[in-house]
Amino acid sequence: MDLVVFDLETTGLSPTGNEIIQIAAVRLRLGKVFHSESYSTFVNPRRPIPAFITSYTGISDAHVRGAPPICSALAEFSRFVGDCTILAHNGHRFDMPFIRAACAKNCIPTRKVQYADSIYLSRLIWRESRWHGLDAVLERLGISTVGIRRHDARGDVELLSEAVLRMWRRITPDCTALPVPLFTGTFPR
DNA sequence: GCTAGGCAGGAACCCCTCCTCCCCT
Repeated sequence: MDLVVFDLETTGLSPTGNEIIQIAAVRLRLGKVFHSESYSTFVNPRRPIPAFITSYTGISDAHVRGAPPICSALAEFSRFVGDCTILAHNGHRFDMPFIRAACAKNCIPTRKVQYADSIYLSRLIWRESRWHGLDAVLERLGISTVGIRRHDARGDVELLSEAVLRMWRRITPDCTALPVPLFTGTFPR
């Protein structure tokens, strides 16, 4: 099955009060990461990026100054996704609510997509653990972050796609159906 | 190491509500 793994960087944690500033995604097919089929963009939030977010993500006002606004960024992201199932880490509680709120705030026409959350893969494999954040998952899988910029969506999506494949193979080695719940979410048309 | 919001899951309890923790930036 085709799966688009994605990650967002934002100006904070609140979908209603904060803005998306970066989107990155990569396609997974037949148990492989297709690095040639990737997508990333900065997004102009039309407001200054808080200093804490710049120090956390490395994304500054200069990075987003010439970037597309959220409407065109989401439209392009939607074309990249097509009718694939999408997946993000903690996407059920963070990324998908952010996309839904961005569509609502900007009157962007929407459609429904199927999405999964890799946190459920981690919970399935390490049932006894309380820790299922991306750092904990990467550490348990022995995936090195050396040379990869954490908290930049392009770096995080690269790490996450590798982590998803490894977890998926542990449960269903042929990577056919995803062994975690599929949700239906609001997505730009 | 601090901040923000909202959801999920567990506890206590009998059906919801409350509470706490994790997780994302």
